[in-house]
Amino acid sequence: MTDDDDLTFLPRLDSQLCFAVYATEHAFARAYKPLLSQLGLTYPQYLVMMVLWEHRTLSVNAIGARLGLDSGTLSPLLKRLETAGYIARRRAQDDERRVEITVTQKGMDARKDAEAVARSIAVKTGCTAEEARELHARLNALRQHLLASEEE
Amino acid sequence: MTDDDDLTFLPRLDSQLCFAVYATEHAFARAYKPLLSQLGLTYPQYLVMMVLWEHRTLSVNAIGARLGLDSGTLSPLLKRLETAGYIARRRAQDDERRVEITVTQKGMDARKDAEAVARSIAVKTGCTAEEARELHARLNALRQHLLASEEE
DNA sequence: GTATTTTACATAGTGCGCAATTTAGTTGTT
DNA sequence: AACAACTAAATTGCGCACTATGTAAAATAC
Repeated sequence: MTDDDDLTFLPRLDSQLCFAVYATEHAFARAYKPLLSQLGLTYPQYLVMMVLWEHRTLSVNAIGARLGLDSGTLSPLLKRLETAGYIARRRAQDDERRVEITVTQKGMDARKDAEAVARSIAVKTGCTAEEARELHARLNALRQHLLASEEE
Repeated sequence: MTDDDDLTFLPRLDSQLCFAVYATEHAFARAYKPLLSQLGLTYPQYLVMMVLWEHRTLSVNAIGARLGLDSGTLSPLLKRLETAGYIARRRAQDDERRVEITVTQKGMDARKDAEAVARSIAVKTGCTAEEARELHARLNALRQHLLASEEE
Protein backbone atom coordinates (compact mmCIF):
# COMPACT_ATOMS: atom_id res chain seq x y z
CA MET A 1 0.00 0.00 0.00
CA THR A 2 1.59 3.22 -1.16
CA ASP A 3 0.58 6.72 -0.19
CA ASP A 4 -1.47 6.99 -3.36
CA ASP A 5 -3.62 4.06 -2.33
CA ASP A 6 -4.69 6.02 0.71
CA LEU A 7 -6.17 8.76 -1.39
CA THR A 8 -9.50 7.08 -1.61
CA PHE A 9 -11.24 10.26 -0.79
CA LEU A 10 -9.04 12.80 0.95
CA PRO A 11 -8.14 15.17 -1.85
CA ARG A 12 -5.15 17.44 -1.92
CA LEU A 13 -5.46 20.63 0.05
CA ASP A 14 -5.57 22.66 -3.14
CA SER A 15 -8.64 20.94 -4.43
CA GLN A 16 -10.58 21.12 -1.18
CA LEU A 17 -13.52 23.45 -1.41
CA CYS A 18 -13.28 24.35 2.26
CA PHE A 19 -9.72 25.51 1.71
CA ALA A 20 -10.71 27.57 -1.29
CA VAL A 21 -13.25 29.34 0.92
CA TYR A 22 -10.72 29.74 3.74
CA ALA A 23 -8.06 31.16 1.44
CA THR A 24 -10.53 33.47 -0.27
CA GLU A 25 -11.79 34.82 3.03
CA HIS A 26 -8.26 35.60 4.09
CA ALA A 27 -7.55 37.22 0.74
CA PHE A 28 -10.58 39.47 1.16
CA ALA A 29 -9.56 40.43 4.69
CA ARG A 30 -6.06 41.24 3.47
CA ALA A 31 -7.36 43.27 0.56
CA TYR A 32 -9.63 45.29 2.84
CA LYS A 33 -7.11 45.88 5.58
CA PRO A 34 -5.02 48.78 4.22
CA LEU A 35 -8.10 50.58 2.92
CA LEU A 36 -10.11 50.19 6.11
CA SER A 37 -7.19 51.08 8.33
CA GLN A 38 -7.38 54.57 6.83
CA LEU A 39 -10.84 54.78 8.40
CA GLY A 40 -9.54 53.31 11.62
CA LEU A 41 -11.59 50.16 11.11
CA THR A 42 -10.71 46.47 11.06
CA TYR A 43 -12.49 44.17 8.62
CA PRO A 44 -14.78 42.60 11.26
CA GLN A 45 -15.56 46.09 12.58
CA TYR A 46 -16.46 47.13 9.03
CA LEU A 47 -18.92 44.24 8.79
CA VAL A 48 -20.49 45.34 12.06
CA MET A 49 -20.72 48.91 10.83
CA MET A 50 -22.43 47.69 7.67
CA VAL A 51 -25.17 46.13 9.75
CA LEU A 52 -25.54 49.32 11.75
CA TRP A 53 -25.60 51.58 8.69
CA GLU A 54 -28.67 49.66 7.63
CA HIS A 55 -30.45 49.85 10.93
CA ARG A 56 -28.92 52.72 12.90
CA THR A 57 -29.79 51.02 16.22
CA LEU A 58 -29.61 47.34 17.11
CA SER A 59 -29.05 45.12 20.13
CA VAL A 60 -25.86 43.12 20.50
CA ASN A 61 -27.85 39.95 19.92
CA ALA A 62 -29.39 41.28 16.71
CA ILE A 63 -26.01 42.28 15.34
CA GLY A 64 -24.72 38.85 16.27
CA ALA A 65 -27.61 37.19 14.50
CA ARG A 66 -26.78 39.01 11.28
CA LEU A 67 -23.08 38.24 11.43
CA GLY A 68 -23.11 34.82 13.04
CA LEU A 69 -21.10 36.10 15.99
CA ASP A 70 -21.79 35.92 19.70
CA SER A 71 -21.30 38.41 22.53
CA GLY A 72 -17.92 36.91 23.38
CA THR A 73 -16.63 38.31 20.11
CA LEU A 74 -18.89 41.35 19.85
CA SER A 75 -18.55 42.82 23.32
CA PRO A 76 -14.88 43.78 23.10
CA LEU A 77 -15.23 44.69 19.41
CA LEU A 78 -18.14 47.03 20.12
CA LYS A 79 -16.26 48.57 22.99
CA ARG A 80 -13.44 49.45 20.65
CA LEU A 81 -15.89 50.89 18.13
CA GLU A 82 -17.36 53.01 20.90
CA THR A 83 -13.91 54.17 21.94
CA ALA A 84 -13.27 55.13 18.32
CA GLY A 85 -16.43 57.22 18.43
CA TYR A 86 -18.31 55.29 15.74
CA ILE A 87 -21.05 53.92 17.96
CA ALA A 88 -22.68 54.53 21.31
CA ARG A 89 -23.74 51.78 23.69
CA ARG A 90 -26.68 52.20 26.04
CA ARG A 91 -28.75 49.87 28.20
CA ALA A 92 -32.28 49.57 26.82
CA GLN A 93 -34.96 51.03 29.07
CA ASP A 94 -37.65 48.40 28.49
CA ASP A 95 -35.25 45.54 29.24
CA GLU A 96 -32.03 46.29 31.01
CA ARG A 97 -30.38 43.09 29.96
CA ARG A 98 -30.31 44.50 26.45
CA VAL A 99 -27.67 46.92 25.25
CA GLU A 100 -28.61 49.14 22.34
CA ILE A 101 -25.92 49.95 19.85
CA THR A 102 -26.44 53.19 17.96
CA VAL A 103 -24.33 54.65 15.18
CA THR A 104 -22.98 58.10 16.01
CA GLN A 105 -22.85 60.95 13.53
CA LYS A 106 -19.18 60.20 13.08
CA GLY A 107 -20.14 56.62 12.36
CA MET A 108 -22.71 57.66 9.74
CA ASP A 109 -20.17 60.03 8.19
CA ALA A 110 -17.76 57.14 7.73
CA ARG A 111 -20.27 55.44 5.47
CA LYS A 112 -19.23 57.45 2.45
CA ASP A 113 -15.59 56.42 2.80
CA ALA A 114 -16.66 52.83 3.28
CA GLU A 115 -18.56 53.06 0.05
CA ALA A 116 -15.37 53.94 -1.77
CA VAL A 117 -13.63 51.02 -0.12
CA ALA A 118 -16.31 48.57 -1.17
CA ARG A 119 -16.22 49.89 -4.72
CA SER A 120 -12.46 49.52 -4.86
CA ILE A 121 -12.59 45.95 -3.61
CA ALA A 122 -15.33 45.03 -6.07
CA VAL A 123 -13.05 46.17 -8.87
CA LYS A 124 -10.15 44.18 -7.44
CA THR A 125 -12.14 40.95 -7.49
CA GLY A 126 -12.32 41.16 -11.25
CA CYS A 127 -15.89 39.87 -11.03
CA THR A 128 -18.73 41.18 -13.15
CA ALA A 129 -21.91 41.94 -11.25
CA GLU A 130 -23.45 38.78 -12.66
CA GLU A 131 -20.51 36.63 -11.63
CA ALA A 132 -20.56 38.08 -8.13
CA ARG A 133 -24.28 37.41 -7.87
CA GLU A 134 -23.90 33.83 -9.04
CA LEU A 135 -21.03 33.11 -6.68
CA HIS A 136 -22.92 34.73 -3.87
CA ALA A 137 -25.99 32.58 -4.51
CA ARG A 138 -23.95 29.39 -4.57
CA LEU A 139 -22.17 30.21 -1.34
CA ASN A 140 -25.50 30.94 0.29
CA ALA A 141 -26.94 27.63 -0.89
CA LEU A 142 -23.88 25.82 0.41
CA ARG A 143 -24.18 27.52 3.75
CA GLN A 144 -27.88 26.69 4.08
CA HIS A 145 -26.99 23.04 3.58
CA LEU A 146 -24.25 23.14 6.18
CA LEU A 147 -26.54 24.85 8.67
CA ALA A 148 -29.40 22.45 7.96
CA SER A 149 -27.19 19.42 8.55
CA GLU A 150 -26.09 20.88 11.88
CA GLU A 151 -29.56 20.49 13.30
CA GLU A 152 -29.64 16.73 12.73
CA MET B 1 -31.34 63.29 1.52
CA THR B 2 -32.67 60.14 3.11
CA ASP B 3 -30.72 57.07 3.96
CA ASP B 4 -31.81 55.49 0.71
CA ASP B 5 -30.10 58.20 -1.27
CA ASP B 6 -26.81 57.17 0.25
CA LEU B 7 -27.05 53.68 -1.15
CA THR B 8 -25.34 54.64 -4.34
CA PHE B 9 -23.08 51.66 -4.13
CA LEU B 10 -22.73 50.24 -0.66
CA PRO B 11 -25.00 47.22 -0.80
CA ARG B 12 -26.61 45.57 2.16
CA LEU B 13 -24.39 43.27 4.13
CA ASP B 14 -26.38 40.27 2.95
CA SER B 15 -25.67 40.91 -0.69
CA GLN B 16 -21.96 41.56 -0.22
CA LEU B 17 -19.85 38.85 -1.76
CA CYS B 18 -17.11 39.32 0.82
CA PHE B 19 -19.63 38.64 3.57
CA ALA B 20 -20.90 35.52 1.81
CA VAL B 21 -17.33 34.25 1.78
CA TYR B 22 -16.78 35.25 5.41
CA ALA B 23 -19.98 33.58 6.57
CA THR B 24 -19.29 30.45 4.55
CA GLU B 25 -15.80 30.13 5.95
CA HIS B 26 -17.15 30.37 9.46
CA ALA B 27 -19.85 27.82 8.64
CA PHE B 28 -17.21 25.39 7.39
CA ALA B 29 -15.07 25.88 10.48
CA ARG B 30 -18.11 25.29 12.68
CA ALA B 31 -19.13 22.19 10.77
CA TYR B 32 -15.64 20.72 11.06
CA LYS B 33 -15.11 21.54 14.70
CA PRO B 34 -17.01 18.73 16.49
CA LEU B 35 -15.70 16.11 14.06
CA LEU B 36 -12.09 17.24 14.25
CA SER B 37 -12.16 17.65 17.99
CA GLN B 38 -12.59 13.88 18.19
CA LEU B 39 -9.16 13.65 16.57
CA GLY B 40 -7.81 16.33 18.86
CA LEU B 41 -7.40 18.74 15.97
CA THR B 42 -8.60 22.28 15.32
CA TYR B 43 -9.63 23.28 11.83
CA PRO B 44 -6.44 25.24 11.07
CA GLN B 45 -4.39 22.33 12.43
CA TYR B 46 -6.30 20.00 10.10
CA LEU B 47 -5.34 22.20 7.14
CA VAL B 48 -1.71 22.05 8.21
CA MET B 49 -1.92 18.27 8.54
CA MET B 50 -3.38 18.05 5.05
CA VAL B 51 -0.32 19.75 3.65
CA LEU B 52 1.94 17.42 5.60
CA TRP B 53 0.05 14.27 4.59
CA GLU B 54 0.93 15.19 1.03
CA HIS B 55 4.58 15.86 1.64
CA ARG B 56 5.54 14.13 4.89
CA THR B 57 8.32 16.70 5.56
CA LEU B 58 8.27 20.43 4.94
CA SER B 59 9.80 23.62 6.33
CA VAL B 60 7.69 26.11 8.25
CA ASN B 61 8.03 28.52 5.34
CA ALA B 62 6.84 25.94 2.82
CA ILE B 63 3.79 25.10 4.90
CA GLY B 64 3.10 28.80 5.21
CA ALA B 65 3.38 29.26 1.48
CA ARG B 66 0.73 26.60 0.88
CA LEU B 67 -1.67 27.96 3.45
CA GLY B 68 -1.01 31.67 3.18
CA LEU B 69 0.09 31.81 6.80
CA ASP B 70 3.25 33.18 8.35
CA SER B 71 5.48 31.85 11.11
CA GLY B 72 3.74 34.09 13.64
CA THR B 73 0.68 31.91 13.23
CA LEU B 74 2.42 28.64 12.46
CA SER B 75 5.06 28.53 15.19
CA PRO B 76 2.68 28.17 18.13
CA LEU B 77 0.29 26.02 16.08
CA LEU B 78 3.07 23.62 15.12
CA LYS B 79 4.27 23.48 18.69
CA ARG B 80 0.84 22.34 19.76
CA LEU B 81 0.76 19.74 17.00
CA GLU B 82 4.12 18.48 18.21
CA THR B 83 2.87 18.32 21.77
CA ALA B 84 -0.10 16.30 20.52
CA GLY B 85 2.34 13.88 18.93
CA TYR B 86 1.24 14.45 15.33
CA ILE B 87 4.46 16.02 14.10
CA ALA B 88 8.11 16.35 14.99
CA ARG B 89 10.12 19.55 14.59
CA ARG B 90 13.84 19.50 13.88
CA ARG B 91 16.43 22.05 12.77
CA ALA B 92 17.66 21.28 9.27
CA GLN B 93 21.32 20.31 9.06
CA ASP B 94 22.16 22.11 5.83
CA ASP B 95 20.67 25.39 7.06
CA GLU B 96 20.00 25.80 10.73
CA ARG B 97 17.61 28.67 10.24
CA ARG B 98 15.21 26.15 8.78
CA VAL B 99 13.02 23.92 10.91
CA GLU B 100 11.82 20.72 9.28
CA ILE B 101 8.34 19.56 10.16
CA THR B 102 7.80 15.82 9.81
CA VAL B 103 4.59 13.87 10.32
CA THR B 104 4.89 11.16 12.97
CA GLN B 105 3.41 7.70 12.61
CA LYS B 106 0.58 8.86 14.86
CA GLY B 107 0.09 11.76 12.50
CA MET B 108 -0.03 9.48 9.46
CA ASP B 109 -2.46 7.18 11.26
CA ALA B 110 -4.82 10.09 11.81
CA ARG B 111 -5.16 10.49 8.07
CA LYS B 112 -7.77 7.79 7.82
CA ASP B 113 -10.02 9.44 10.38
CA ALA B 114 -9.55 12.76 8.64
CA GLU B 115 -10.72 11.14 5.45
CA ALA B 116 -13.99 10.21 7.10
CA VAL B 117 -14.35 13.77 8.35
CA ALA B 118 -13.81 15.24 4.91
CA ARG B 119 -16.29 12.83 3.40
CA SER B 120 -18.88 13.72 6.00
CA ILE B 121 -18.46 17.44 5.40
CA ALA B 122 -18.68 17.00 1.62
CA VAL B 123 -22.05 15.35 2.13
CA LYS B 124 -23.18 18.15 4.42
CA THR B 125 -22.46 20.80 1.80
CA GLY B 126 -25.11 19.30 -0.41
CA CYS B 127 -22.86 19.97 -3.40
CA THR B 128 -22.40 17.59 -6.28
CA ALA B 129 -18.80 17.00 -7.31
CA GLU B 130 -19.37 19.19 -10.35
CA GLU B 131 -20.85 22.02 -8.28
CA ALA B 132 -17.97 21.86 -5.84
CA ARG B 133 -15.47 21.95 -8.69
CA GLU B 134 -17.17 24.92 -10.29
CA LEU B 135 -17.38 26.88 -7.05
CA HIS B 136 -13.78 26.02 -6.30
CA ALA B 137 -12.64 27.29 -9.68
CA ARG B 138 -14.53 30.55 -9.30
CA LEU B 139 -13.12 31.20 -5.85
CA ASN B 140 -9.64 30.54 -7.15
CA ALA B 141 -10.15 32.98 -10.03
CA LEU B 142 -11.44 35.59 -7.62
CA ARG B 143 -8.46 35.11 -5.37
CA GLN B 144 -5.98 35.39 -8.23
CA HIS B 145 -7.53 38.74 -9.10
CA LEU B 146 -7.32 39.98 -5.53
CA LEU B 147 -3.70 38.89 -5.23
CA ALA B 148 -2.80 40.39 -8.59
CA SER B 149 -4.28 43.76 -7.65
CA GLU B 150 -2.24 43.74 -4.44
CA GLU B 151 0.99 44.04 -6.36
CA GLU B 152 -0.04 47.31 -8.02
C1' DG C 1 -45.69 36.79 46.18
C1' DT C 2 -41.79 33.79 45.91
C1' DA C 3 -38.73 30.61 43.77
C1' DT C 4 -36.88 28.89 39.68
C1' DT C 5 -35.64 29.16 35.01
C1' DT C 6 -34.37 31.66 31.10
C1' DT C 7 -32.20 35.45 28.72
C1' DA C 8 -28.74 39.24 27.37
C1' DC C 9 -24.43 40.70 27.79
C1' DA C 10 -19.81 40.71 29.88
C1' DT C 11 -15.72 38.29 31.20
C1' DA C 12 -12.06 34.67 31.29
C1' DG C 13 -9.44 31.34 28.78
C1' DT C 14 -7.64 29.34 24.56
C1' DG C 15 -6.40 29.13 19.76
C1' DC C 16 -5.82 31.78 15.51
C1' DG C 17 -3.89 35.47 12.32
C1' DC C 18 -1.28 39.58 11.33
C1' DA C 19 2.37 43.24 11.99
C1' DA C 20 6.48 44.40 14.17
C1' DT C 21 10.50 43.00 16.32
C1' DT C 22 14.07 39.81 17.94
C1' DT C 23 17.32 35.98 17.58
C1' DA C 24 20.24 33.21 15.11
C1' DG C 25 22.10 31.69 10.90
C1' DT C 26 23.56 32.23 5.95
C1' DT C 27 25.08 34.76 2.00
C1' DG C 28 27.29 38.52 -0.31
C1' DT C 29 30.65 42.26 -0.55
C1' DT C 30 34.96 44.33 0.28
C1' DA D 1 38.68 37.56 7.22
C1' DA D 2 35.49 41.07 8.59
C1' DC D 3 31.39 43.28 8.05
C1' DA D 4 26.83 44.21 5.99
C1' DA D 5 22.70 42.51 4.21
C1' DC D 6 19.45 39.07 3.94
C1' DT D 7 16.75 35.03 5.60
C1' DA D 8 14.04 31.60 8.68
C1' DA D 9 11.77 31.01 12.65
C1' DA D 10 10.40 32.61 17.15
C1' DT D 11 8.46 36.05 20.08
C1' DT D 12 5.57 40.10 21.38
C1' DG D 13 1.38 42.62 21.07
C1' DC D 14 -3.20 43.23 19.47
C1' DG D 15 -7.66 42.05 17.49
C1' DC D 16 -10.78 38.20 16.43
C1' DA D 17 -13.69 33.93 17.33
C1' DC D 18 -15.35 30.31 20.17
C1' DT D 19 -16.53 27.94 24.70
C1' DA D 20 -17.53 28.21 29.36
C1' DT D 21 -18.82 30.88 33.09
C1' DG D 22 -20.47 34.93 35.75
C1' DT D 23 -23.71 38.88 36.63
C1' DA D 24 -27.98 40.99 36.38
C1' DA D 25 -32.51 41.28 34.71
C1' DA D 26 -36.73 39.36 32.92
C1' DA D 27 -39.92 35.60 32.32
C1' DT D 28 -42.13 31.59 34.00
C1' DA D 29 -43.88 28.33 37.36
C1' DC D 30 -46.10 27.38 41.58
